[in-house]
Order: sequence, then C-alpha cells, then structure tokens
Amino acid sequence: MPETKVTSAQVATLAGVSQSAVSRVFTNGASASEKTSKKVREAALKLGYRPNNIARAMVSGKSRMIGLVVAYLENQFYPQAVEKLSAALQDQGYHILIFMANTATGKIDDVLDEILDYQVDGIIAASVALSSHLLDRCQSAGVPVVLFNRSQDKRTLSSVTSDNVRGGHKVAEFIAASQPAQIGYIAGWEGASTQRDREQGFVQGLANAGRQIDVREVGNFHKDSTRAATLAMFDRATPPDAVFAANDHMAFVVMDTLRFELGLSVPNDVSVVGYDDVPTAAWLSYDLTTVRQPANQMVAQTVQTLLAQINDANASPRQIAIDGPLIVRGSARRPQGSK
Amino acid sequence: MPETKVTSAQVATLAGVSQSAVSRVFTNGASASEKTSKKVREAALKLGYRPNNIARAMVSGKSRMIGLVVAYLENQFYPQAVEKLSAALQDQGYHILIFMANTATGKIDDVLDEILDYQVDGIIAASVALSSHLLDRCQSAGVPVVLFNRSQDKRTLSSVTSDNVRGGHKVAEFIAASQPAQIGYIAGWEGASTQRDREQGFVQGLANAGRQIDVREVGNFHKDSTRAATLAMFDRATPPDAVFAANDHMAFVVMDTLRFELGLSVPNDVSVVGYDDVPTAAWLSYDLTTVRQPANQMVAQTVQTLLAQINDANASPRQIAIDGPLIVRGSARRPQGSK
DNA sequence: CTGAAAGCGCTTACAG
DNA sequence: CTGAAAGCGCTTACAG
Repeated sequence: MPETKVTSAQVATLAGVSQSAVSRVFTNGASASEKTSKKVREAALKLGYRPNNIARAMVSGKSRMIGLVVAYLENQFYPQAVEKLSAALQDQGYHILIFMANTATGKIDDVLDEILDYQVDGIIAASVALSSHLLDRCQSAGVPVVLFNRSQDKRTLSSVTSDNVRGGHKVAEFIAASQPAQIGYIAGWEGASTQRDREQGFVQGLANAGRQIDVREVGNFHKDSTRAATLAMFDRATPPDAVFAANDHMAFVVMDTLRFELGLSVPNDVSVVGYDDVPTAAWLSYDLTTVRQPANQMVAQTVQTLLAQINDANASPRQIAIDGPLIVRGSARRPQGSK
Repeated sequence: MPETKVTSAQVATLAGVSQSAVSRVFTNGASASEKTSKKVREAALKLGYRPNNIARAMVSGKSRMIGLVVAYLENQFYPQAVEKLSAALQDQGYHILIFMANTATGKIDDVLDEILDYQVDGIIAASVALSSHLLDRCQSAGVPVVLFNRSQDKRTLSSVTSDNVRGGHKVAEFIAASQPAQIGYIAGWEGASTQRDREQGFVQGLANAGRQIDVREVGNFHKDSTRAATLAMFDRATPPDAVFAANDHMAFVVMDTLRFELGLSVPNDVSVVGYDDVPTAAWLSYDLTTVRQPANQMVAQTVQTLLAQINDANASPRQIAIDGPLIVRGSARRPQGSK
C-alpha cells in the first residue's frame, strides 16, 4: 500500500467538481448541493481523503490546538485534570499540545515560545506560574491564557480554582471543633496561590474559633520535604494532635511518617486533613479527610473561559473560584458531639 | 500592544534581505553569512519575529508533532511515562499532541483519524490496542506507530515493554521460595499483553518449582473489580497466603481489602506482590514488593525506535522487551532462609 | 450553488 | 552566499 497523501484537488478531479466544492463539503456551515456533496463524499471515500488540518490552520489562522502546560504530575490531581480537560476540549473540536514544564530547570520560557510557534489558539497553564514577561508575549501574540488551579493578582488574567480560602476555612472549623491541644500546618510551596489561599482561609477560620496555627512547617508539596517537615514538627515537647496539610499528596506522606516512622496512630494520636480529594484519598490505607476540588466544574469553567476569549478578543478576563465540600473520613477525629 | 503576527517577509524588509535569507537564518544547517545572519537576527528581535511552525510543517511535510494516545491515567505508571516521553521528545525537537483514549466509549477510531488529520510524524500508543484496521490507516498515511507498554503478535509493528514474561517468572521464583500453602493470582484485563505475558511467566516459573496458581480471579486492572476479585478469592476454605497482582495499582487494592475489610495482616497472613514499581509502591503504607518497569529505558527505546522509523520509512520494526529487577519490600514474606 | 483565483507563511530547488 | 519564483493543501472572497 503506497503512502498516498490524497489532496482535495485529487478528490475534485475524481468527483468532477472544483477544489472549492470539495472544501465546502468538508467545511460545515458551507453551502453545497446534495448532489455535489454526494459525489464528493464518494470520491473522498474511494481515495481515503481527509482534510489536512495543517493546511486548514495555515489559511484560517486557527489551529484548533490548545497548548497545555503542566507540571507536578506526581500529584494525582493533575493527571485527572488533564484527562478531563482533554475530553472537554475534544468535544469542542480542539486538541491538546502538551508541554511538561520542567520545574527543576525552570525552562518554562523556552517551552512557551515553542507552544506559540505552533500557533495554538489558546493556552491553559496548570500549576505553573507564568511571569508577566511571558504573559506579555502571549498577549502580543493574541493568544489567550487561563490559569488552572492557580490564581494571580493581576486582574487581566483569567484563572479557575476551587475556593481555596473558603476551603481552608472549612478545615479550620472542622479541626477547631474537635478541640485539639496543638494545631499544626504543613505548607506547600510558598509561591503557589493555592498554598497561600488555603493557609489564609485556615488562619482566618482558626482565629474565628479563638485558635491559631501552633506549629508550621513547609513541605513544598513534595515527598521528601514533607517527610522532613513532619519529623521536625513532631520533634518538640508539645507536638500537634491535629495537622492540616495543604494538599493530599503531602497529607499521605504526613500519615505515613507519623504511623510508620514515629509510631503514632492516625487519627487517635494525631488527626490529619488534606486538600484535593484525589482518588487515593478514598483508599482505605489513608481514608483521608479532605476538601474536594470540584474538578469537573473547574474544567468546564476553564474550557468555557478560554473559548470565550478565543472567540472574542475583547472578552473580559474572569477569576473563578468554585466552592468544594469538606469530605470527612477516618483520618481525622470528628468534632466533639458528632458521630 | 497590537496583535501583530510578524512574518518573515517583514523581517526581510527591515533587514534589507530576501525572504529566503531570513528563512535560512532560522533553519539550522542552512547557509548564511555572518553579516546577513546578524542583520536578520536584529530585525527579528526588534519585530519579535518567530518562525511559524504551521507554515513550516505545511511546506516541509514534517509537523514535528507526535501523537500520543493514552488511557488509564489512574495507573500512576502512565503519567510518569507521559512526563518522560514528553521530555525525551522535546529534546529531539518534537512535541506531543495528546489524545485520551476514552476506553469507556471505545472511541479510539475517531481519535486516531483526528490525530492523522494533524499530520503527526509518528504515533505512540500507550496502553491502548490498535485494531489492524487502524494500523492499516496509519501505514497508508505513512505514519509510523510504536506501542508503549503493550506488545502485539504482528511482527510488523514496533513495541516497547518491560520483559513481562521474565518479570512474572521472577515473581514466581520469589513466591515459591517462601513456600506458601496456596498461591493466588489477580489477573489484569485479559486483552492486555502485559497481563498475558506476566501470567505466562508466572505460571512457567511456578511450574519450575513444582507449583501452580491455586486460585485465580480477574481484577481487570481496575479498583472495583479488584476489590471484588479479592473478596471472592478469600471467600473459600483454603484462601491463598501469597498473592501476585498483575500490576501495582491492583496490588494496592488487594492490600487494602485484605487489611481493612478482611482484617488480615500483610505480609504475616498474606504475602502480596505487584508489578510496575510506581512511586506509591515505596510509600510506607504499602511498601510493596514489585517488579520494576525500567521506565527510562522504555522511553528511550520508544523514542529511538519511532525516530528511526520516521527518518527511514524502511526501518524494520522492533519488538523490545527490557528486563526489570524484582524489588523486595515489606509487603511480601521473604523466601526461607533469607534475612 | 459553483468555479477561478488569490493567498495563508514558509522552504527549497534553481540560477547567479 | 543570495534572491526570485514556485509551491505545500487548503479556504475564502469574488463573480457568475
């Protein structure tokens, strides 16, 4: 079988029509008579013709590709999000050009240029911060950007997150109600808005209950730092008996360290709460109490916001924060008086 | 800031050279004098010019995009693989157009056509089976395909896996040496070569030791079926005291079900072994004994094989199976006499 | 509804 | 080394 790249011109010849006619038949919303359409479709089928998307992109100026920049795939929340984003975008006729942002080397700049070179119609940045220099570049290229699971002070940029402040607040209420002696907080990477917002809500909520963070360590969202942070947190005269970790990924490490390295019982000795509700949170080994990020809604809003911006260059940016529920499971002590 | 799409023609004008000259400066391996190059680069910088990859693809017939079809992202092995594949391909100047194969709806066919429409230079199919009809389509389009973590009988198709037969064999030797009373096997999805090969190696290895699979259930690589399979496996007079699950993802479920639903101790009552060595396998809650898939080598071979095929249409297909070591951890009893 | 023509932004022989 | 010209496979005004 020869590697024949069939062109619209060949189909046109076989069907006995013009190339324009072939194009119209394959462009929805274009006018073609039933008769022409039939002839063209038959010829196309016989030849195995399919429109070349690259050529289409070239002339239309629309590649129908979305650049997705993502990092931190160890956190189960992201693979899940990529899956949902991909499905939602495919439904809209878009496809994803994916770029792993190597946070180690911080090579996001190069990567972004490469994305732009492919003439993507829009960019979704998941869990990566774009410098204002990069944003300028996107803007001058006329490519809209939406931040996924990260927000930014600039009101000129769209972002979609869960309501992290409110989520942190809920955790505070839940923990305060169980009246722990000491409260610990394992922070994520300080550069992330999710970390800052969750902590802010947590502190606020604790204050409302006349409490505060008694011990704070930084886990940076990563395994090794989180283990070290946990060890440090419990190496004191009065260690906490309730700990909030800024995401599930860290909460798992906290639990493992507590149970298997320090010989403590969760939740009897220490109550642990996370944030995200990744699938693993429901696994029986962890059975983690956590705040659910409403991934489906976040994805829907992300896609909607991005498409609005693609279709209307003057669409105003949106900062969306979606409320997610606290999911109570066995890793945490219940508030006094609850079942 | 205006959304100026800067073209090579504009750069040429500003630099006072021809469009061809501009093109040459941005095409490595093309001839341009130092003087021309300097003028062009300066003009390009001033204008913020970058070559349009879509136009390049159009004329060169090479999009430098690779289609990556992937499913089953719940299994941590795949996000990890996507990350590594992406990095390796980026190093070679290729980028990834990603497609989630929705195994639920089995819409792989449509998806593949869409990939082909984008004129990808090659396709990597991870954990998805392509029908021979689809393969024909790729072949007639002249687009090479390599299967990642899945193999196929057809010798005309390239594939890269770990040595699953040998891996299963190693697990058998390890388990048999601990002299369990009854041996259980939790199978993955029967359509997957990984499942078949791991089981074949396991059966073979057991036979060498005068043993066999005493109880077999199917977990289909998924959580719920695996839980049900485990429950069924232990609902009998003589349940197994050693279980091999065809991948880590299932092994975790087996362990959780045993410990938290059946009140059994792992490894004291039951020894559990998995396959993959995903990051979670090292987490202390599981501390899973497993066979490591050499992901880095698998990725390197996949990229190498694919590029060889892209650069030489007559390159012969390769079936590569890379040996991976058994990693002994706490979830399994040690063989008699070992530490 | 339909066709001829121009053009999307590049690269690549072909001359010089 | 460099430029003029053709062409990659389409879509889209423009006439008819």
